[in-house]
Amino acid sequence: MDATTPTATTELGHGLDVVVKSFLATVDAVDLGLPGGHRGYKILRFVEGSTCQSQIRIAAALGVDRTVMTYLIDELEQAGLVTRRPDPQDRRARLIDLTDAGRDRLATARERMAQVERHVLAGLDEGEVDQLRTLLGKIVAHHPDDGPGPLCSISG
Amino acid sequence: MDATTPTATTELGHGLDVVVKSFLATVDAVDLGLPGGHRGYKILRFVEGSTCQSQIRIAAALGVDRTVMTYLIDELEQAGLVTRRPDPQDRRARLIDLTDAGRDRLATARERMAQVERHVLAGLDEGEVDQLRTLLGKIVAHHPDDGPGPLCSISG
DNA sequence: TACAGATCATCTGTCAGCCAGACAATCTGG
DNA sequence: CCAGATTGTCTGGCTGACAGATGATCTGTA
Repeated sequence: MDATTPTATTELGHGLDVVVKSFLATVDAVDLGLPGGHRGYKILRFVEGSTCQSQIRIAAALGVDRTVMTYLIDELEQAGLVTRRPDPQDRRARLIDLTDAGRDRLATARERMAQVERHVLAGLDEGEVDQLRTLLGKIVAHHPDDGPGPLCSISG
Repeated sequence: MDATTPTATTELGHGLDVVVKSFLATVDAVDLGLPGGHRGYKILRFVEGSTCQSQIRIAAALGVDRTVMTYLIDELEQAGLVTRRPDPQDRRARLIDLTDAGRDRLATARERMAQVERHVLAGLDEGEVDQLRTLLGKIVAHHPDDGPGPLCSISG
């Protein structure tokens, strides 16, 4: 690494491109065992973190179209990983919740995702991986779209 | 940032997702003024770095299909930013070179891309940006696909 | 109550983008 | 000279995403 011109070494776009390509390729080489691929994983992960979300809030948080969300949830529901139930407070909306099977599959998928991370970041030592994670965390925290989902007491 | 569970703070996938979404959205909000959007930029950037490349080598380096490369180069050529000429050593192949106009447009596009970077990384201070760049550089260097293009003496 | 407008999930239609396959021209090895 | 491989190009089919319409429901107003 040339210390004289540190800024010229790697353009952000190029770095992201390489990392993301490697990441996605590794993900569907590993096969998470979830419908919808990495988007199914993201949905399960989001629903686990903040329960009782309507489809449109998940869609907004994940940046996917609401019409796409419909059939993504369809697949997850058909696989028995999530449930749809009408929101008692707003019967237009459907509350999405993880089933026990969904929690299990998410756990194994998360393990495989950790393997993917190790593969993609094989060029970094452990301290550098933590560095990267911290930096990404700061960027994420600085972005507004990262709405922390409001929890709901599972009363119904 | 919870120091007790540093690994749980940010999954690589989620961090990449947020950063890439922000990056792409900002890129086409800024409009680089290049045909093909960010892929056009990548092509120009690659051709600048290693001249006299055939389309298939560019396609392989950038990870796009060769049939897609055809019309991407079409647009760049039609805009007068690159030239196609038959390789004297292998007349099947077309050597892609930057025109002077292409060099100019690449320069301005690179400036705008730097603006995009500053916007995406607004949550980081300067030292952290350098950190991130270094880490990405290491990951890129660790990946084989990053073939440094062989230069050719522009004799013809 | 009645009504208008907005919202959530869904369905349909349309449209762009991508890849497999075919093809002509060319190179390489026998 | 011929067979097979390679480069760039073209075509057809397929997938995926978004726009718009629709039904059910909520909110606000009178």
